[in-house]
Amino acid sequence: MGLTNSILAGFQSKGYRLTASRKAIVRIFLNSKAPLSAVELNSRLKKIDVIVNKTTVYREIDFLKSQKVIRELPFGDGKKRYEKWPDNHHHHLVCISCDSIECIELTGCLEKEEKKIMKENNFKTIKHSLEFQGLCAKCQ
Amino acid sequence: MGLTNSILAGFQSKGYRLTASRKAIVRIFLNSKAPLSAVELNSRLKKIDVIVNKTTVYREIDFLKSQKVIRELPFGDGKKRYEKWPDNHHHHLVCISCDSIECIELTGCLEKEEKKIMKENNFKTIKHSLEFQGLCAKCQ
DNA sequence: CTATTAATGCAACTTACTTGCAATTGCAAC
DNA sequence: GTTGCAATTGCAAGTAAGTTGCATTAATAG
Repeated sequence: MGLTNSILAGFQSKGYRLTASRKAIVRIFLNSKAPLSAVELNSRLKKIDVIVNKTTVYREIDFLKSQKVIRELPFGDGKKRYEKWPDNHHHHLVCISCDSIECIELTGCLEKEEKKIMKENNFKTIKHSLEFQGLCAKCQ
Repeated sequence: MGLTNSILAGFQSKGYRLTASRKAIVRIFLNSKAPLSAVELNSRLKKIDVIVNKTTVYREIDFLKSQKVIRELPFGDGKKRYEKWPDNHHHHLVCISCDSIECIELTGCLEKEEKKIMKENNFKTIKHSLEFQGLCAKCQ
């Protein structure tokens, strides 16, 4: 049983229903390498002939977020973007020219730094975001 | 001559005009410790009885951005926020409960990491953002 | 098959931001 | 001080992302 199916089975066991849009959206997020905005998700659904109202798309995103299947990423363009909940914490290279997004991993130095800062500032971190904006190989 | 005035004098020498709203907005950004959204800026203007149309606020933000007096920060809440162009690069602690923002500085480990990543990915960075979201001392 | 209630669609609304255009105004030259 | 140019502004209307209330539909348990 694939990851998509095991997530869907988990939903069902909790009393949530397996609708066509839910199945399609989970599958899209799990197979997408790049983070998706609500609008991008909607157009991917159209491509595979799953016609869903935008309200449903937003509600499904909220649902998947609450179920920790996806997480929200903070980019600076006024659009919220989401990606499948990462097993490994990582960050992004966002090309300001072609909008492409690559995932990268960092070494441990940031975590140390983070702990220190949190202690000094008496701040309890829920999440952090580190995103690089610039030009990808193609666009330089 | 203060920083605000020298910036304003610079505008004038380039043929831009010193209007009441421009003067007030530059002063607000230079004196604000926390980054401001367009809406927040507008309400600060109201407080000091400088009544400006929101269109003007957005246009002035664009202008100050193009003049590198302020820069845009990437937060994930659907609102663009701006702060005075920083002499020293720094990052932010954003409280998800009360929306307060604190500025922090990091040690050099991130820069090293950044150079490595850029080389490996053949990516040319324009800027990076590192923001921590969580709960401030008051809100815990 | 039926009942329950999760999920959906629709329309109207909100918020952040933008655009076109006519009116205003800073300021430099006279 | 008056004049003229173009930078700046306000207004109204528009766009795009996201939200809400409510009536309807449909997935699933019994």
